[in-house]
Amino acid sequence: MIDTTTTWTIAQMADDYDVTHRALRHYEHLGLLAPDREGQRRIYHRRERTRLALILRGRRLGFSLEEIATILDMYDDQPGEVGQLRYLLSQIGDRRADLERRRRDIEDSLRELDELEQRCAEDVARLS
Amino acid sequence: MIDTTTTWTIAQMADDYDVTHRALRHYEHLGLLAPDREGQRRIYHRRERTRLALILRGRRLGFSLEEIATILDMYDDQPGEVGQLRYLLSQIGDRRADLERRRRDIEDSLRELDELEQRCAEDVARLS
DNA sequence: CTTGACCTTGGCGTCAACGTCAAGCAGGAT
DNA sequence: ATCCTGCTTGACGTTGACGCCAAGGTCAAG
Repeated sequence: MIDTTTTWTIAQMADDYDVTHRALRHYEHLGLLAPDREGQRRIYHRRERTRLALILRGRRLGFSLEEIATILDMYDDQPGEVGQLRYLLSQIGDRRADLERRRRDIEDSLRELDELEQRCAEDVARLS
Repeated sequence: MIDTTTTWTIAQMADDYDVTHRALRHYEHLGLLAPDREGQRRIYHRRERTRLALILRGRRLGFSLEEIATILDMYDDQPGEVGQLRYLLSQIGDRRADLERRRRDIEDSLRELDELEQRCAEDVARLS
């Protein structure tokens, strides 16, 4: 069952995901996160955590926060209209192409790394 | 056979790789490229082209130019000393771990994209 | 009531990765 | 001779993604 009751403070979020609270506020400022308020204090629900996880993965993959914003929008509330759905499908296609290109880049890099390692290991063997 | 004679101007490089000459000079300033000179003019050889390709791939993958510099160093002139070789091997390990993490991130993203697309396609089918 | 921990909103600072002039050289075409 | 094209070296500007205070609110513990 999905937990919809637990909430977190900014400090817990920062701690759990290893980001600064400054970063969290920055993401909020850009509209990537929208925590509730309890008086003045931010309170983060489940939704914000999954969004933050997406943000951080996007960052690791080298997306800009602006790109990440459009990605988050894609996952947000599904549109009920066919035109919007078609648009979303095309966006998905774009994203997929992008990711697949990156994957190719990574696999090429890994292959080259393998070669280098092998040459390197041979040299070590020869010299010792 | 490998071409070692052809050379290129900064404009040709910029054109071939779709970067500005400003970027090329920037990479040179950071030591990522080191074209020869013919009088004042920069002339780029084969080596610079492969390096530039590596730089751009690194950028697509979200590496900083500083990280890219260390990657390029790895591929540069193999060290002849065992200590250096061991160090290089450890660096290779680090890089590989990094790349593999990115690959996992990408594959996760692609899977989620697939799910979203499927839900989306079902909605379109239902509505039309 | 004060202290301390934790939070808030500004707002300036910084670093990377270039962009964007400005001013000038060098060599071929008119 | 001058013009144009393509290059050169500065050097200041910009954008993104925060870092880093300052100044103050809130609330439980002592």
